[in-house]
Amino acid sequence: MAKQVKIKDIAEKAGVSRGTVDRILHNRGNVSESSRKAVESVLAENNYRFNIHTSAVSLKKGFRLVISTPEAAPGEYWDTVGKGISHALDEYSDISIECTYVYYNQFDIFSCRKAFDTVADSHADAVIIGATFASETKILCGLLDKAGIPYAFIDSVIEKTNPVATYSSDQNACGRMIGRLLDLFTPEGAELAIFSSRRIGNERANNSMRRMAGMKEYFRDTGSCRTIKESKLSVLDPEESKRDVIEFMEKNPKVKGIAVLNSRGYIVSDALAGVSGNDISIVSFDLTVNNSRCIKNGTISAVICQRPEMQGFHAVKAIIRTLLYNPVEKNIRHLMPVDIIIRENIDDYKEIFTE
Amino acid sequence: MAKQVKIKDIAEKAGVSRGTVDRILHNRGNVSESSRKAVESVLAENNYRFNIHTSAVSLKKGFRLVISTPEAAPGEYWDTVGKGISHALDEYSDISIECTYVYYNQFDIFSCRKAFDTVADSHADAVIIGATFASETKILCGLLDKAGIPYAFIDSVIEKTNPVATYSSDQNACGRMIGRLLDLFTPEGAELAIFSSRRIGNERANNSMRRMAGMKEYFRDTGSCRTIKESKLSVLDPEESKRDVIEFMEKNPKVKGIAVLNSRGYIVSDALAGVSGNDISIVSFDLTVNNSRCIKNGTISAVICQRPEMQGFHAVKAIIRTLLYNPVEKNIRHLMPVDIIIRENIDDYKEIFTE
DNA sequence: CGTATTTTTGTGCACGTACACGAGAATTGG
DNA sequence: CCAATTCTCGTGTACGTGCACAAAAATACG
Repeated sequence: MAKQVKIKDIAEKAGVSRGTVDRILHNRGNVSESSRKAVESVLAENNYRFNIHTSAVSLKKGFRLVISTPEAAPGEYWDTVGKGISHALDEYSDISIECTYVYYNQFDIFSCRKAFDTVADSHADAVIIGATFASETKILCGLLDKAGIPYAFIDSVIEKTNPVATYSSDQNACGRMIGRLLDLFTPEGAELAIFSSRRIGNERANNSMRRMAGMKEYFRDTGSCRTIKESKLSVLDPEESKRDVIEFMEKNPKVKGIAVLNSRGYIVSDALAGVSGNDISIVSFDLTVNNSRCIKNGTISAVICQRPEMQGFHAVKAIIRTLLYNPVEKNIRHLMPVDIIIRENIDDYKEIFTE
Repeated sequence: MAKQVKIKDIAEKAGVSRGTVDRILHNRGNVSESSRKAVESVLAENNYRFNIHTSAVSLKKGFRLVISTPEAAPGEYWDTVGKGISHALDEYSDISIECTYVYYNQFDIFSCRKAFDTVADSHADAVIIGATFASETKILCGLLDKAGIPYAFIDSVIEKTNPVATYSSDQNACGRMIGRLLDLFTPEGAELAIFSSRRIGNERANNSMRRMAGMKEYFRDTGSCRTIKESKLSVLDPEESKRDVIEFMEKNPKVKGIAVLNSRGYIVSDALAGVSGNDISIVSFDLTVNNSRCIKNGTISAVICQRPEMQGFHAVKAIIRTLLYNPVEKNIRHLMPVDIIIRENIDDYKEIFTE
């Protein structure tokens, strides 16, 4: 194994001092064109790599990291994302990172605006965004771009922005999966239903819509002729949702499989708990505590899961890499694997393996 | 966020020097009883944590890591484990680790003995073992224990050993899953078959046997009365296997679902490729390149996967933590999540997310 | 008690990088 | 052409730990 090239080596080969190489590596400016060329050519043929340990050791300044996501109700999606974030911060506990959370209500665009204003004014060194409202996010990112503050996205891709990295899943594939699963879980010819969020100006419905498209795509491509009904769930009032579900099922007794395109599968499950002779298969999203309970007692057949902890974890790592070593990466879209969780494998998804 | 306690702080509080604290932390001996007590009490109430970066920086001595697993055919299980290992070594590229691979033939106990002799004589600082032969492994571990060399297991748990950590999956759960999946994939009442390795004194069949037990457990617990036939596959000669498969299916035309309890699902799939009117569902293990191909062309319905890269990755990390900080962990069994991979989600399992 | 030996303890240096500071070179303006 | 200013560059120090080495203390032995 060849010995690592160090800054001193680069400096010597280029006939300059350590300081100059350092300035170039971190493009701090104040370097003459001739030195820059000399160093860059040496750099080009020597594949220098920062030593993460010594970098971290010498780093005096602490970083201010701001994380803005929808409110993280315990055991729900964003809470799990947060666990991945904490885990990453823990892994980098030797770098001093001051972390601020700015939550907003994902169904209230005004709360989002307020939160993003706070973020913009926070003088952060880096930002991680769990985006739902596309237009608000674009505005925030414009400000961050102007200020040269790096940011990363979790859970959704927002077009026309310049994040360091984006961690999300292929929602269309998720939709196709939910189609496939319901196809398996229900008897041939049974009717199916799709429950999605009743949107309240919430553009995260974006994800929901992609999922819906994917699901329909699945049934179109496989040519299996299923009747698919659609209905909406209130995201705010669980009781209202339950009534909606029961009413819907009374009207549509032939429906034997339900795709819940958000994480509210447990609400549907709970609503149907009282119904006698329940032979309805439910597939939903996200391994929340409630969904986990329903998987275990068999009232939800499967849950599709997008590795939220891993998304949070890697977003932090990407941000820290950027903070330490400048423009290492730029706008890379990472698609997380999409896991199928059923009663038989749920237990081993408990331990958090972020990496 | 409270400021980290440093060795110097501990030393001052205990009224000794940095060197003494250092000796205690790394139990290098040569410390008086009084100093030890003083330091340990300070340590107890101050929750000191090593700074991984400075530790790594000051570490002069390079480590010799020996990794012994079954031969890693490209694209197969152990090859993927190896990718996780490389990934981890890459992540720790700033610590000088000299890594030696000692492969053995997992169907040849003599080759295993020879390999383990090499390992025992290698004067390694740490060892990672992909164990298949239980008794040989136990002997090797005895030697390592005596020499005070830490080791970790990948893929299987070997009783009566003292590894730093074990990374594996719940094989019984895997079996139950394969049962559930075949239950879903095949029409009610269809016969099923289990194909496992024809054992050649190979105790890794251990995993296979657990899977078999789990599968039977599933059908017993659900009370679904299925006829399940059993057959063996030669692990060495693919052509022989194919003939076996074809012969078996001719004799058992009612079998509509096949559980392949090792990673050779693609062989069964290929064998049945020529058979007309093929409506047989195959479920197998491990996302090897061959199985991946069959998933994509639809000849294998699902593959059950145990995150091999992650196992390799975490095994290395655990070992390195131990090398840096002595007895951080001891004999922790980590159960990896068990993923279900079907045509709809296979694409996103390609990018390696080890963490 | 004095010297030799062993045990215990303290100190200094290296690791590779980030960054501050000041010296020297280049440029500008009169 | 000289002074003032700006730009460029090199050097020194700190970061916290591991480890080597020497000093000091304790113990052994004649």
